[in-house]
Amino acid sequence: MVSFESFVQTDGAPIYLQIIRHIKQGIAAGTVSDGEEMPSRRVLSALLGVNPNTVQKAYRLLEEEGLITSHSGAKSYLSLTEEKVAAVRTELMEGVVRTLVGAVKGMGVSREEALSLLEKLWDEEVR
Amino acid sequence: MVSFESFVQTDGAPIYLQIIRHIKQGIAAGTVSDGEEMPSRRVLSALLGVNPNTVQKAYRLLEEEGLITSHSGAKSYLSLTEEKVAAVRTELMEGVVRTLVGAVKGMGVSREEALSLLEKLWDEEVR
DNA sequence: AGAACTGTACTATGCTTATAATACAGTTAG
DNA sequence: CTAACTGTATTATAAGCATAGTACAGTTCT
Repeated sequence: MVSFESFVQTDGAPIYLQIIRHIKQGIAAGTVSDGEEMPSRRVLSALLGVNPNTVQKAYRLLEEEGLITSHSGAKSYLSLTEEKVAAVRTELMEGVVRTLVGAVKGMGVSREEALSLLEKLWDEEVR
Repeated sequence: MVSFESFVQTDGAPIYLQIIRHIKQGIAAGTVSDGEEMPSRRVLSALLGVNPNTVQKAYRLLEEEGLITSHSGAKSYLSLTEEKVAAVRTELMEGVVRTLVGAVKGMGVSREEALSLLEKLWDEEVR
């Protein structure tokens, strides 16, 4: 069963996008695998404290991307291949790089400053 | 005059927050300084192709933060001190690094991998 | 003084996000 | 079989974001 234990909703992004990203991160990390069972819409909405429609929106988009399969009445499962996993990993990595590079280009940040701050915040930012 | 030449609106964030971040990045980078003149609401909205009300919202929040001063009828100016600049710099850096750390942790990247990834991306993309 | 700018305020409309409350049909476990 | 789950769909409400248009008073410059 795909876990949402480490899910944190501190982001400014829409909830349904955070849910999608969380699942994609699990895919990229290899902590979830093909054929694994997804939490039902109702169960996950209760777990996260959000509306079932919000979870449904995330699941619908994930199905449109071909990452999960859903059939009316039955449970939903992850549908992964090596190609899909690689694509997800690339997508997430590119997002990280774009964010980082865009930010440091905007402000004058030294390489050492970035590295030391990364070390400092690494242990504070878990959950 | 504060420049918006390098402003790009590719972010998923609200426009008024992107405007605020752009100005804060200029402050952190030292490319803008205390007393410098801000573009008028109407001029900047035309330049960015957004609504004047959107720029006004960004400017109002910046004034509430004490980073600019506005008086009815007159132009707006940056109001900076060393303390404010340092605070802006810290705020931006923490946001960036928290995003980076959160992302790579979700993807199952270790602390050492994250540090080496940052070093690698830095050398490839910034230099 | 007058024209052209400035900040500021207000109303109205539309879209996206998120919630709430249902409803119905298919699947599955006891 | 039946009850409890599942996915899916619908309608309604509310907030935030962005737009459009208008208005008014203060300032700046010639």
